[in-house]
Amino acid sequence: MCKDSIINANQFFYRDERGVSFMRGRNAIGNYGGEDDHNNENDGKPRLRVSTMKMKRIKGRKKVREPRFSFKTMTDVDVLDDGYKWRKYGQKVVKNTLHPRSYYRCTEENCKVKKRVERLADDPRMVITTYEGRHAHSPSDHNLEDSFMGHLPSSHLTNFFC
DNA sequence: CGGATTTGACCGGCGC
DNA sequence: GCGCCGGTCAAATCCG
Repeated sequence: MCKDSIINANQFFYRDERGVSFMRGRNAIGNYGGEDDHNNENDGKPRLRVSTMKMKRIKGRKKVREPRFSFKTMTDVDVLDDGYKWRKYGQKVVKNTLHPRSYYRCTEENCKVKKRVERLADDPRMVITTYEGRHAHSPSDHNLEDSFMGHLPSSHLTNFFC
């Protein structure tokens, strides 16, 4: 039951800010891989990550999905500048899509917002950008919000909740 | 030279 | 229980 509804960008983000109930239970997973790989005597293959990968994730707080907001835009560029600095941390090709999906994360440490940019196989010029979480800081020093909010026509934003 | 990107491996969840 | 699939990490590489 995924219905498409073309709404205004301002209404979209306003709704985002209102209906948000993001969890902050997951702390920084900086120490994801322990460095105590005692058996790194793999000759020639330093790529082995043999650490136990002990993630301190609370089992009880699982499945508390933070709100995801996806909208597709017609743009030629892969990543549109929305005022935040994103660092790409992954790229994967999923089955149904021809093009690889890119995974971005906000560079701010306080901000743990993830972004996922997927390009449609049917229309290569159509890009689905999915935001996950909410920013906990100011966008950037200069007003890029004007270049994002004001620049995009409201009728070109298609929001769909699944 | 430092930080962002690349890219293969790895992990967890889910389906069979 | 095994394998597929999506998501993430991190060493290596690239680029300013």
